Amino acid sequence: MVAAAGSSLKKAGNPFVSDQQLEGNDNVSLETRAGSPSTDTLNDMKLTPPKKGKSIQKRVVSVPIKDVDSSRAPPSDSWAWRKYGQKPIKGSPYPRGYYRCSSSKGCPARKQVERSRADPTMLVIRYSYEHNHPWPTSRNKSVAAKQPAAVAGKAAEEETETPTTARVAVKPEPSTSQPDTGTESGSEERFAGLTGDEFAWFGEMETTSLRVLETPMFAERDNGEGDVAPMREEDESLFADLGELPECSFVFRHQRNVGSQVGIC
DNA sequence: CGGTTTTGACCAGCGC
DNA sequence: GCGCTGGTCAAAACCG
Repeated sequence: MVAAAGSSLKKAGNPFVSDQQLEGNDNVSLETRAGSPSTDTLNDMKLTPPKKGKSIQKRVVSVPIKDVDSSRAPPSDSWAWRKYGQKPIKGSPYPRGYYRCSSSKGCPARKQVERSRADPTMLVIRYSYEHNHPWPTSRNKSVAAKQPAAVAGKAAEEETETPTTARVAVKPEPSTSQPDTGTESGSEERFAGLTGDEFAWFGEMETTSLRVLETPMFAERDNGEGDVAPMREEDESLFADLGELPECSFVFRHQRNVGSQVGIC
């Protein structure tokens, strides 16, 4: 169902969902392990944690913390999230925060937020389940406005924080079997159609972090357990710079699109 | 006053 | 069977 969840989620207007994401290696869907529950069925059923090793489909998002702190950050995913738990994770110096969607009562959507062990300047957000209600367009602004930057900033200072004000990049859950399709054209297609005012910020977002996060290297190091893999020093410094200067990556991206333009950061 | 955050307790799956 | 771990619950505190 969550396999279908992805598509319906996409229909709901969540710009964080891409077809590629929906093919993440965690695609052992609820449909597989629980018959073919409809969205309504899932709504009604008591949510139980996915069985270990039988994970439901998840969408993984990486967020530069620096962007979260940015006061001009876009309205994030626009859903309202309510934190319902936090747990220290073995092997990680940072706890993991657990959030559920509060945009609508009974919405099964969940997300987990934790800092990347490989790169503490990045937050790793795992989305699971789909929203069972329309994209809260009318609520977008209020919700975004309701997320005081001070709160996000404070949280970021501590352990994890709700990235509801973060500029977010999406990548599929790392997969060994899934060929890397993080090509230029793929990225372009990924968010094609997100042209409304509602997603204007997202277009910009895609030009910033996404390209970084889509690299196979990043996918590898961002792989929950896999991020223990050592990072080449040169790469580390490279991405550290990108993390510090997200706007630079923006410029370079446009540079590529336009042609021989020279970006100045 | 309603919604959110915090945090300890509880529960279930997994490995040994 | 037991301990470890991750995910969720629920009550209290907090906030606008």
